[in-house]
Amino acid sequence: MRILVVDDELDIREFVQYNLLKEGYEVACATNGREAVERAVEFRPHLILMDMMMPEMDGREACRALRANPATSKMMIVFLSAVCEEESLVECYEAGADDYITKPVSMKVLCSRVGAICKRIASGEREVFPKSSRLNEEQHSFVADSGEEVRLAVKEFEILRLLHSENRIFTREEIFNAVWGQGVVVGSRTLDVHIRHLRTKIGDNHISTYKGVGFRYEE
Amino acid sequence: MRILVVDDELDIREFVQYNLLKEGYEVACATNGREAVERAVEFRPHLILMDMMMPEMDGREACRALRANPATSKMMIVFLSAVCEEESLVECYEAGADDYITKPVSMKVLCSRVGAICKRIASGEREVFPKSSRLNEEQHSFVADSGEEVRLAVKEFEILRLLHSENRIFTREEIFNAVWGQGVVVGSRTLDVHIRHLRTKIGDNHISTYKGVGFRYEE
DNA sequence: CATCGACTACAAGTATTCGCATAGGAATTT
DNA sequence: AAATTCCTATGCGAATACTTGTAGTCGATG
Repeated sequence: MRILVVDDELDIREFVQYNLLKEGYEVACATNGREAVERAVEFRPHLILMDMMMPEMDGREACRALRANPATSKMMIVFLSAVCEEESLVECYEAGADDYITKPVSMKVLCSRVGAICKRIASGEREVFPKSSRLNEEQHSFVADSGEEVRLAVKEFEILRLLHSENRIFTREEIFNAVWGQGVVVGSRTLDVHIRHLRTKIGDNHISTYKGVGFRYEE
Repeated sequence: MRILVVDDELDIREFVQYNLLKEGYEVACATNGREAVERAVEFRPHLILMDMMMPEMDGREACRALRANPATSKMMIVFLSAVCEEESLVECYEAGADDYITKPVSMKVLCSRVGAICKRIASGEREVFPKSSRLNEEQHSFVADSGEEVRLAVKEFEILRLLHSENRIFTREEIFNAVWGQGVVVGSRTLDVHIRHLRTKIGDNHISTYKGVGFRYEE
C-alpha cells in the first residue's frame, strides 16, 4: 500500500514517513501542492496525507487538481492540518477530501486511522485507481489497456458489462438474472463457457473466479 | 498519432516538442492562434496542445475558429495554460475545449495525460477526423473518398444516410423505424437485400454487420 | 486420503441470424 | 405500351452464437 506524504515542514515529513515505513507502507514525499500533483501521477499512491497550508499550491488547490485528472481522481485524500477551524474543514470537503485529521496527532492515532483507510481500500470497498480498460457500448467491443479492440458477441458483452460495472464479486445468480432475465433457466455450464470465451478474447488475468461465490473483473 | 503544439514562447514549444517526439508522437508547432488554425488544416493533428494567451489570436478565438471548420471541428483541443483562475477555465470549455492542463507541469504528468487522450482516440470513442466519403442529398448519391459518385435508390439512400450519420451500431429496429416508419412492417430479409445492394454499390468494406446487434458504417 | 462440491475444458449438438439468389409486382422512365 | 429500375418476399445454405453433456481437475473438509 503506497502513501504520499505532503508537507512543507521537513520535521513532520520525516517523522510521519519514518513511522509509516515502520508499519510496512511504501512512502513517498512532496513539499508542496504542485509537487504532490506530479508525484501522485508517477508514484500512484493509494492514499495521500496532505498538509493544508503550503507554499506554491495549497492543499485545497492540489486536491481539486488531483480530482480533475482521471489518473488521480479516485485516490484517497486525507488532510492533516493544524488548522482545526470549522471553516477550513468544510473547505476541505468541498475541495473533495475524503477525511480530515487535526494536528498535533500521536503516531498511534495516525497509524490506526491510516490502517482503517487502507483496510477499506484493500477490501475493494473503494476503488482507488481507474480501470485502464473500457467497454465500448456503441461498438459492442472491449478496449484493452494496450488500446487494441476486441469484438464481443451479445451474451459475452452483457456478461462483461455487468462484471465491469462494479468492482466486486457477482454471484452466478446475479449474472443469470442480469443477462438472461429472471424467468429464463439455462444450464450452469453455459455461463462457464461464456466466461471461457471472454477469457480467451480479453486475456486470462481479467476475470477471476471465486469458488462457491462467483466471478469478478479485475485490473 | 499527430500532435500540434501551439505556444508563443520558443522555450516551451521546444521543450514540449522534444519530449513528445521522444515518446513517439509526430509533432508540429505553431506560434499563435492564426498559425494554429492554418497548420491544423494541413497537418491534420489528432490532438492540439494550445497555450491560452498568445499574440495575434488567443486560444479561445483559435478554438472557436477550429470548431467552426468541418475539417478541424472534431480534433481534440487541450489548453495548456499558466492561468489557473476559475474564470478562464470556464471560458475554455465554453470555447469548446476538451480538456485543460495548468502550467507549470512536469513532462511526466503531461505525457501521462496526453497518453490517456490518445488512447481514447485510438479506441474510437472519439472520432477526430470527419468522414472522407459523403452523401449528396440533392443527387441522392454517395461520393466515395476516391471522388467517384454512385447513384442510390430511395430506400438505399435513406438507410445509408442513417448509418452514415453517426459512428455507431444501428439496430435493425432502429433502421426500420427510421426508414419505413413505426407502423410499417416488412420482412426481415428485405433489409438484408438493401444492405447487399448498398455493399455492391459502395464497396464491401464500408458496412459491417454485428451479428445479433445491427449494422454500422465504417471508414 | 477419500469424498464431495464446484469449476474447467473439450466436443458436439441446437438455435439464430445473416447472406445470397431468385422472383413477382409496383413505380418510374423511355 | 414497353422497358427499366426499384421494392419486397421467400427459401435455403452458411456462418455464427448459444447451450448442453461428458469427463476431468482442483481444492476444501472431515
